[in-house]
Amino acid sequence: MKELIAKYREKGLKITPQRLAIFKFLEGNTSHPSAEDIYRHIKKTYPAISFATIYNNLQALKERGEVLEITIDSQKRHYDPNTEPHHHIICTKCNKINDVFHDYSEAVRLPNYITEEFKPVGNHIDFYGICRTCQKKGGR
Amino acid sequence: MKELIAKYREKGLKITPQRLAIFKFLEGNTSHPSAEDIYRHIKKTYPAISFATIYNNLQALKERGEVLEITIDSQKRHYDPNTEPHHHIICTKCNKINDVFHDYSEAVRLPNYITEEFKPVGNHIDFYGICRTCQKKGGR
DNA sequence: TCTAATTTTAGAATAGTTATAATTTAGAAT
DNA sequence: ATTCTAAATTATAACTATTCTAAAATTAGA
Ligand SMILES: [Mn+2]
Ligand SMILES: [Mn+2]
Ligand SMILES: [Zn+2]
Ligand SMILES: [Zn+2]
Repeated sequence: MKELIAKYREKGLKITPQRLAIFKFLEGNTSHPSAEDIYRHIKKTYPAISFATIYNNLQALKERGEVLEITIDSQKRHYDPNTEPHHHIICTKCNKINDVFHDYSEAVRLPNYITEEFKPVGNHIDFYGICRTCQKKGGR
Repeated sequence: MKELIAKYREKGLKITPQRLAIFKFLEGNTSHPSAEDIYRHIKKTYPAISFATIYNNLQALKERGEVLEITIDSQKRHYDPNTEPHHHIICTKCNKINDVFHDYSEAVRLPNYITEEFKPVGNHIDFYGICRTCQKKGGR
């Protein structure tokens, strides 16, 4: 908490109550929330919060490498405060996104005809699956 | 051409000139166009074409498994008439999307803690890189 | 040729996101 | 503690991509 404040002060951000609430919500969060998910959560404590504040802060965090945009859902963007390289699995029924911590960098070597054309800079795997909960529901 | 018409008739679609133009544009297309890309192309031949027609037809094609939505660009959806499993590499400078034809299915086995929670149904790898053209431009 | 069902179209509606400008606030300087 | 200014928040407008609606036009089969 004290560290959270210090951390973001060092990054040149003024600490406001709304902002701090957003930081706290994201800290260690593995739910891959959308802007709206964040908005709804902060609204409980700060009912006057504006959507713009959510987007402004996500922007500030992105610029400072504290949050990553996930492009896995074509409807809306999701955000991930875990900036360590990792992958995701999304439930094709309920769209729940879970982390996949496994290093596939050796396994996914690009074929030569691609490296002749592109200088590789990274990769991300989207796995698709059906989560436990949805398996049960669908099983009927 | 004759086959194209027969193919879609069999799938229960009436053949209109606009529709046929869209099918022809997509046939074998590897550019991963957005709805707007398609619209702009068809507009050259059918200036009165509506955006709704583009989306209607993409919908019809999706339902019939003739086109896939690609979720790699958070701004807009892209479409791929190649429904064979394959992956993509996107240029982080100009957003060009190229195909990566390589079977990684053995290489990207999910860890157990995931398969205990999800029944896997597929995967897709987004590679990131810098294309030749952008390498030259950036080199200055 | 006639007709019913489908498709196209213009335009309105909606959802997600970004921009604008007035007001408020954080935190540094006094 | 008070003052000051840059930065942050807010309401709201604007914008972009996509979906919906309902009327008009077209297709394909009888
Ligand atoms: Mn994650
Ligand atoms: Mn492709
Ligand atoms: Zn699920
Ligand atoms: Zn490029």
